[in-house]
Amino acid sequence: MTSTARKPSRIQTENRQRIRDAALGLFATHGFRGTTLDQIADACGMHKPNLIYYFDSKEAIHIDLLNTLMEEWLSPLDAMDPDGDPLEEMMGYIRRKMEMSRLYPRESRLFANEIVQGAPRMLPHLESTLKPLFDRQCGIINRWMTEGKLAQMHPAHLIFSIWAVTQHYADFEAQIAVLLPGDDKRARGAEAFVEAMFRKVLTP
Amino acid sequence: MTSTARKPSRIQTENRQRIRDAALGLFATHGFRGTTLDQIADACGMHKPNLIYYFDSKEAIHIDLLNTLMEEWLSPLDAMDPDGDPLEEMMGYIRRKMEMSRLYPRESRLFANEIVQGAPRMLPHLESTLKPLFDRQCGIINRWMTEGKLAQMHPAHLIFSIWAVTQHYADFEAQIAVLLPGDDKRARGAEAFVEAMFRKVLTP
DNA sequence: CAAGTTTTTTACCATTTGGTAAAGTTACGA
DNA sequence: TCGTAACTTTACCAAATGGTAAAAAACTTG
Repeated sequence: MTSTARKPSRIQTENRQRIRDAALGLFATHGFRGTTLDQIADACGMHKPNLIYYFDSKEAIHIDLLNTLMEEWLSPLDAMDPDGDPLEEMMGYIRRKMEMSRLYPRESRLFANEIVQGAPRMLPHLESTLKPLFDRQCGIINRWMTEGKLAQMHPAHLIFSIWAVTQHYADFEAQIAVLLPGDDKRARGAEAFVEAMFRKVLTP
Repeated sequence: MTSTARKPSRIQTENRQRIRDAALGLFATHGFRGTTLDQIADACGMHKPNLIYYFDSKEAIHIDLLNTLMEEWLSPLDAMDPDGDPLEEMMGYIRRKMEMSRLYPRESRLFANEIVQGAPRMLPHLESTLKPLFDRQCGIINRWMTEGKLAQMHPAHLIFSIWAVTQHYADFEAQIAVLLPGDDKRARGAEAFVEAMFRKVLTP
């Protein structure tokens, strides 16, 4: 019996990361089926069998990406402080989500692809990890609302609308670029708008 | 030389529609590359070469769907009356978008897939058809705002946020189904929330 | 109903694609 | 520095997939 857990070598760590990085961009823009191992190999300057040396299969790369994505994706939600100032906690969360949309559009699109297609590989993860966290946050927000610190509304739909609006800027960037060609300060404008909108919505 | 324009037969019309219908569902959930001609053939009870008899290629089916989609998709925006009551025109538009999300989730996801992947086949169409309409509507909304009939904000981002929130219910249904398992009146709840939210946002 | 046209079916084909086998090369600890 | 384990490369392969050829069947129309 071989030892299954073995500290990965420097090369191992480096190359797995290079593969992840290349695959992330390709999966995000072409989807899982639309991306070929050859493309990934090309994009990271490796040969196809080399990918399979580091990951069991194309699907294994995808799953690896989705797993690491999930953690990063949830951290802002987790970072909300139940004892903080309600309105400012919400606005901080929204600001963090907008920032993620701007800094990590590939991750946002990878996630969007997965969910639009029915979350074939992520459903269990959503159930087991996202759902409990989501329910807890809804509870906190609900408390804030009954305490009169936030305007009264359905907490779940509020969170959906925050996700929708913030992620839209990453996921539908192709469309936005056509409709609002002023490249320079588009992100600033978006952030100012979203912040103002939700502040108005949330203020009791 | 054969006559290129010929009135399509009854069978022609019927079968092309059957193919469209099957392809729409498959493209929407698996994407273009993730869908095979065999799957489409299966889904509409035809044989693969039969598809090619009615459409030149797999891509031709996709393009056909995107073209018809574009028109339906824009009609609510076009239906806004510049001379109507501003707040009620906006709310009517939002209501229609929510209704489309509920009635035509496949179309919404097809569109989402296309845009998330950088709109490879739709960019020209967005430029030539959506952009002018969008600009016109932004102008109208802007006028309403300067007249004090609507709260002041960036019209383009307002439209983006409406699209984001309404389409989110179709595009991310897989996620929402996990987080809000109360199947029955989910749509009602969503519509009530979205309407209330935007009414508050838009009211001066 | 007969001739011609449209539509369907069967049998194929070339390319792409995920993945493997195994030889060759490099890194690395004793 | 030498041997071994880690890594890379080349040459493949089987299945899947978009598409074609052409015969068979069904439908239309004079």
